[in-house]
Amino acid sequence: MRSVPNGVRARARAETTRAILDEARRQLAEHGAAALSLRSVAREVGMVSSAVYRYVASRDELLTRLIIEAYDAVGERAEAARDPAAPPREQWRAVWRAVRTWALEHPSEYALIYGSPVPGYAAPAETIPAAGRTALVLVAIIAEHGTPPDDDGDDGDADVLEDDVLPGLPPALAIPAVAAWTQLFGTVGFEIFGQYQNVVRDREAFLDRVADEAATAVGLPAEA
Amino acid sequence: MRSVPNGVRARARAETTRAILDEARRQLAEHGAAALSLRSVAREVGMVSSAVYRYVASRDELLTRLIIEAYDAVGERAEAARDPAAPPREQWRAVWRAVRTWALEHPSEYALIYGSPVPGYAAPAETIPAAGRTALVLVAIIAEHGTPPDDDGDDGDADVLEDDVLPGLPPALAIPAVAAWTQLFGTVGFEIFGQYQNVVRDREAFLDRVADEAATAVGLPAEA
DNA sequence: ACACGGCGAGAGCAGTGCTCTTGACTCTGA
DNA sequence: TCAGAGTCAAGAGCACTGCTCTCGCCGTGT
Repeated sequence: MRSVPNGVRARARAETTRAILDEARRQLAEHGAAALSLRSVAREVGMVSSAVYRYVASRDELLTRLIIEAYDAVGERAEAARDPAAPPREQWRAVWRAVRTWALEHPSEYALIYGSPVPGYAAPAETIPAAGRTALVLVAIIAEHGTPPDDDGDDGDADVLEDDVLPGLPPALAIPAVAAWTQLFGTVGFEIFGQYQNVVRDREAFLDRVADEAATAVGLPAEA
Repeated sequence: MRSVPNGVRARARAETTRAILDEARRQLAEHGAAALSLRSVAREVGMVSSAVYRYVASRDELLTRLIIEAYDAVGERAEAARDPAAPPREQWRAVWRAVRTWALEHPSEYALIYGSPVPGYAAPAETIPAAGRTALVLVAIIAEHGTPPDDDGDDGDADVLEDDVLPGLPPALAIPAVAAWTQLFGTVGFEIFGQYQNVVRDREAFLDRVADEAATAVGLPAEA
């Protein structure tokens, strides 16, 4: 039996990798994505730059890992914020607020995932599932409590979205759902990126209003 | 009389400046903002890197100029797309589509102004007016044709937005207007930044739906 | 006619991502 | 037990970046 043999190596490797990622995230938070430098990460972790390449293939791969971690972090927050026992609109608002709070706490990471893609860098496919996590929380609320509007649309809606997204959602709510998801990140993004300077004063209140408007659009019942 | 004297220098200067900006925009479009390099701009324009510093103070200032030009470009498109004689919702939709079209044609420039701010770079104040240009087109349509909803809100709205933004808009429409403006760029941004991959198939149709929803929210009369 | 000032060129500094080679260290299988 | 395989940190080096400073050229305004 190979008591620890390979294990000790694997463990050391995992720890070093963790240290690199942590330091990278620290620098990302402090100086932004563009200023993230493999060399300075290496310096801070206490090794020479070339050694880092044993753990992460390239700067881009490092970014990819940070992106996935960030998606997961928002998603987790969103999931945690939702109390399935609470009234629908309260769940809804809690999730919107949670996303905003996370974004304010981690603006650089938010920019990394919802801002312009780092140029010359195409987000690889493995980020897609992580990206959907937050959206699924919204969809879950809608699926459970949303009721489609009375006025039937013009039925052209069927081809607008991809098939099989938004499982368990009434078709008439699919487009409003995607619109609401967009609105959430659009609003938070505008705040984070400074577009609301000289425009919106009370951003939290504003987000609540927008969330409420969106809640109506996806057919959540009015507040008690 | 100083026939051409100062004029000839000034002209040469203006031409060189133009050439630098044009080449910079070309490289921005081709490789993205982060890959924009003063040295390579200089190389392409045919001078040495240090010389371009006579025309632009820094890479950041170059970016600032490109940002302002980009804001103006979308704004101009939006203004041109609006036919004040057309039915309100048609005007509205035309503006939304125009913004989307411009964004699809100039994704890098769109990313520059509506994506994450280039890290380590704070957009200076002089970009703010240019940024508002597109918004004003939307506001104009709302101001002329929007009617506030019947259900009076809870009046807390007064403090949410800054004073004096959105001139000539009924207070009850102010928040929906900002929300609509946000929704427009949120939706276009999500498309440009690839967030709709595997989600939205027909993006133009989707934008139309969202625009229509937003039009209702800001009280534009229903289509004839 | 002349001094000033704008201009382009070049060298140079400090930093970057990334590659390749070298030497040491550790774990493993016979 | 011990040689060989595999892994690792380190260093040098390449090509690139933003930016500064100094040097001469030459048009310009007085």
